Amino acid sequence: MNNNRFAVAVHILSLLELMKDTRLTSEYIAGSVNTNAVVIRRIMGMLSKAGLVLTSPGVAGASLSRPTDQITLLDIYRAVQSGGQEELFAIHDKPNPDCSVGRNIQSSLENVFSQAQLALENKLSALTLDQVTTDLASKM
Amino acid sequence: MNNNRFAVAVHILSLLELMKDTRLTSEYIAGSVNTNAVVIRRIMGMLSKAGLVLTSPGVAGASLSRPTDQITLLDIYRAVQSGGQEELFAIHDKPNPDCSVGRNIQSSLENVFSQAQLALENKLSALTLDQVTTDLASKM
DNA sequence: ATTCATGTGACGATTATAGTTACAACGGTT
DNA sequence: AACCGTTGTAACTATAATCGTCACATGAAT
Repeated sequence: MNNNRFAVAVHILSLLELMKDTRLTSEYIAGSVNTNAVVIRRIMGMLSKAGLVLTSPGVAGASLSRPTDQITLLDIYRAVQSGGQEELFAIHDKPNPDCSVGRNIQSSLENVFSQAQLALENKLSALTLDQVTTDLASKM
Repeated sequence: MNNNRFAVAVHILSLLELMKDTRLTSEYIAGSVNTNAVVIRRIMGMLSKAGLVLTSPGVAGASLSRPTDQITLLDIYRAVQSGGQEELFAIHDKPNPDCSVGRNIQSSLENVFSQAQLALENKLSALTLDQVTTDLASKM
């Protein structure tokens, strides 16, 4: 994960929560994030498809689909993953099957990598959008 | 992290351990990984710079610098990170300082992101190369 | 000296991402 | 019904990271 979508997504959702009485346009959000409005709409589309926000075509003002303490960072993280990118760590394919290590390395790697990924995901699902917005609100 | 270097690095180190009585060339290792020898030498260079393996220019046969149970996956993970890439999750820079959310989002994100990263790193440092090589050995 | 291996620089191909332009479709307003 | 602002999305460009590859200088050993 070294794109900015995760961070921008949290930014968007925080704005929606903290300015829920205002109907924010993608243009306005783009101004806060400091990027192009289409970038916002693209990410908003992912959040919408994941069921985290509610939008209607043509009308400004998205809203969260549920309370901030029921939206975990794992929800957001997964929402902005492109194309079934389930795995945190890539494993090289086609190691040499004629080598005893090459033949078995993939399953051994998958074993440890999935443990690490699970630790990350457990933490991400224990962190909610509420923690971010509460933190932000305390600074305003 | 979606390059293969982490996986290949573990593969290399596993080979060095399980065939420690043989002097492996980068060409041989490349055959097991199924890639080019230069790719192996590049990654071996990172592992060497990180102090995980001992090599000598011009002579085949690298070796581990310490026992497998003292080489954690975090050691390896960090060794193959390119250019001071410390952070797991990127944060967009230059959010709008005139917006109360834009002004504070970075520190709020850093707060939660670093908690998640720490959870991952704790797990990675609890997993050692020994676990991988033991697992591999049991399949041979 | 010859030979083989490592370490590195350089280059091309591939891929992911971010930003941008353009535009169709939609809704609310008048 | 016509208009206008907005969303959703396709298309294109620029940029950056990565991998494979060639080339070659350097080191070590026979």
